[in-house]
Amino acid sequence: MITKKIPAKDRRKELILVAYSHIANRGFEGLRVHDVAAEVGINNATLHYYFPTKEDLIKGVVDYMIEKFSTSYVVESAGNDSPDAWKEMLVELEDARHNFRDARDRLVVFIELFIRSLRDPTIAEIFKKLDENWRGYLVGLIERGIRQGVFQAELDPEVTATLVMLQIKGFGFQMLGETNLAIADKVFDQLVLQVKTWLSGEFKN
Amino acid sequence: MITKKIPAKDRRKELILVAYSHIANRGFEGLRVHDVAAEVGINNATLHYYFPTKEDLIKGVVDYMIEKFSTSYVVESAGNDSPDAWKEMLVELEDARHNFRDARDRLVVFIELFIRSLRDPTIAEIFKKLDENWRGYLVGLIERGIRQGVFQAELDPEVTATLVMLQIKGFGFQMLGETNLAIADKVFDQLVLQVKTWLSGEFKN
Amino acid sequence: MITKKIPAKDRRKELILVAYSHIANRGFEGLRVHDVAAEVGINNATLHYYFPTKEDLIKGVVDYMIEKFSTSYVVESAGNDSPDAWKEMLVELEDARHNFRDARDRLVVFIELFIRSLRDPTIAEIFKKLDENWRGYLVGLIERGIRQGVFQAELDPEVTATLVMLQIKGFGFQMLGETNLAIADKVFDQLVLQVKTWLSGEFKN
Amino acid sequence: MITKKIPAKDRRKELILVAYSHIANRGFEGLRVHDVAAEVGINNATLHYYFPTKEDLIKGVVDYMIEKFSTSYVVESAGNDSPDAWKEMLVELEDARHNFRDARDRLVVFIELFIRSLRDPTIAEIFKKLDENWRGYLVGLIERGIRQGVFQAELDPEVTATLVMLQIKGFGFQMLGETNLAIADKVFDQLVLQVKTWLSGEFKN
DNA sequence: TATGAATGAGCATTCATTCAT
DNA sequence: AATGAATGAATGCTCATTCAT
Repeated sequence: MITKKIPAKDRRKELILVAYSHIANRGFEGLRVHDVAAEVGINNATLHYYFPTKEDLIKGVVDYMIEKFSTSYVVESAGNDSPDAWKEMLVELEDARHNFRDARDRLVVFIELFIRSLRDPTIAEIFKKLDENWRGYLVGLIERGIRQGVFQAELDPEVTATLVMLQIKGFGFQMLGETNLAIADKVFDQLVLQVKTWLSGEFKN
Repeated sequence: MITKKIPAKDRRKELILVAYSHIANRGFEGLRVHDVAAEVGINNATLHYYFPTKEDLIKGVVDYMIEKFSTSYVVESAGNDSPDAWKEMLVELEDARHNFRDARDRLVVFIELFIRSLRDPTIAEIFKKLDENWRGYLVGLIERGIRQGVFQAELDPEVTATLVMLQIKGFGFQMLGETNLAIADKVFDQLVLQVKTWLSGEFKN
Repeated sequence: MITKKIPAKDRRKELILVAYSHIANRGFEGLRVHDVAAEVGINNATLHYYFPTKEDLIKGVVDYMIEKFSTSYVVESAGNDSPDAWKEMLVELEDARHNFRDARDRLVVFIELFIRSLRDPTIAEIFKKLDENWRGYLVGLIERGIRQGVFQAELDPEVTATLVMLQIKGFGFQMLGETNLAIADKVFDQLVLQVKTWLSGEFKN
Repeated sequence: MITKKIPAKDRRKELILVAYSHIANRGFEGLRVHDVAAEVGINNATLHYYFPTKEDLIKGVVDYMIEKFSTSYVVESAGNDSPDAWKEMLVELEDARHNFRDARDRLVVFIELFIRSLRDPTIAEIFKKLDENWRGYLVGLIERGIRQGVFQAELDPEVTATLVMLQIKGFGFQMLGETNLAIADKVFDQLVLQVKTWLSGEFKN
């Protein structure tokens, strides 16, 4: 029973995707190289040809996640020279809403990796960079908004950016455990309103 | 080499505390009954005398955490008939700040357990109850605030309570990965201000 | 929770009886001193007060079985000076029929012990004696029958006795696995007839 | 230290044979996967590669025994259309005699498995079928003998077949514990004579 | 590339036995 | 007599990893 030869790059990607879904559904605790290989349809020894160690496979998953997260906002901000800062912030926020709706797996794997980063310096480094990039982007956005006059001048960009990030993370974390999903949209609408009020300095509009 | 006999209740507690710290430092992935027993200074068979299975030990840790979380706010709200709702909310928020400062372990174990609850119905049930209790308490607090006139009348208590919880969780989650700890206090101060503004309906005071 | 003090002899007997039933129902494979103690209602450490080792408990069971087997035919043959040898043989055979009907457990434990005797010289010795006693009794019975003229003279008492034993054992062994129990009585009736024919030398009566 | 690679089928057979001999010499009580692996010269993890659980290994032994028992008489009866029924029965009986002489192990394992079948429905089912096949074969043989006039017409084939089986089993059981092996042949000769008398209805010839 | 077979180190769990009280 | 607590030595089983083919 010889499996068809497949370009190495595709096989790697395939393995990463399956490992990713296994982490999402069973956690790191439940990640087995044998099971990943089996689901892809190859021998577990063959998996080791692509990823010499389990740790390498996990690193593959981390890279895949980073790429996924990065592309989203980098792309969006790419073509924009100086559009309305609030509109862009709104896109950022709404992105989080959809992120949660469409990709529960992404959230779960993110938390799993995050927890792991507390003990694994390699992953910690990556997460730190990811956070710095995100914060950097938000700081730029907030500063632009202040210059444009759509955000109030008194804001500390660094702190405010962190506050925004915190709320997006908190929303994901809170909603992951929420059984009453009907409340999600109401909460998110409120959250958007709250951020807008805070950033604009105008109460209720 | 027989270890000194110790009252069963103390041994159980001792084992739970060590297991708790192991989960905090190594995650569920790294939890080994043998290591827990060794650190307590007993044979691993003796651990099984107290906790027939590893799962039972974990359940012990869960119960311990629940107790820890529950007591804090239940006690505080106990004697209060109708004090200032904002002051009480402030206590709630500040509690989170200190919680984070003093008990990083508690936060880590909480997230570990939370992730596990996504796959383990028993833990999920407990977490659901914990969240419901917390939300119930906050809803009561917000309603009281509205009656007292310190919170604006338009608030949806349920949604607002969820928003408060979300922010506390988000803060913990964000700060756990934060290397620049100096920012933590600034962020938290802003967060308190933001919540106050939102609840009171008065902008900046 | 202090168990009432009970005369040592009764406790021992109690423990032996429970161990006996456990062997009958779960085999030697499934015999656990802890379970035996629990069923009697004492601590497993207390069991070791009565039987220092598991092997001692098993020896207790063996002695109990021997006593049980011995008493049956010894008692019956006790008062008989020279009754009809065939009638006595019939009693012996019918005893086996009832033995099987009433005491499936006894049969199972007997086989378990027998298998064990193949590896345990102590038990082997006991079983050998048991068989020798039984054969001795049957040899005496057959010789008496020959003298009385109810059995044919050509019989070799030793061989014939062995043949009778073999059939009783075979019956138990065969019927233990028999799901169609209705056949048991028919088979036994035939067996009795066959033995009678053989011993008496008269065909069909 | 890697053991030479061997075709999977051979390894399986090798493992079954060693497990078989361990059951014969130490009983189920003394069967250890580690010891079986060691005797074959492989790591105990490799054994689990072939037999995922200990129970699977035991099932392998059962299948092996069944095959061994089945082939013997099935083959013999295969080519026979209508030979002398008594001669065939004699072959059956003599087979048992040699079975005992040559394969004490087979007898011991058979009894071990039989005892186990009393608690294990899977094995019970197999033993039931084995017995039914054997009885079915004997019933056919006896009916043929009656038609041929070599067996007396009054025989109930079902009951008689059971009686024959019972005697073969009883012989094995009795002789297994017999220390005076000299008696075995005499007993078996008598047993054959007795069966012949019974089947033919003619006394002594 | 791909696989079947093999391994070592580890893991939770079991169980007869011991011992201070 | 009786017990709770403790232990050592297994025991079946898992899993990432290796290697000859």
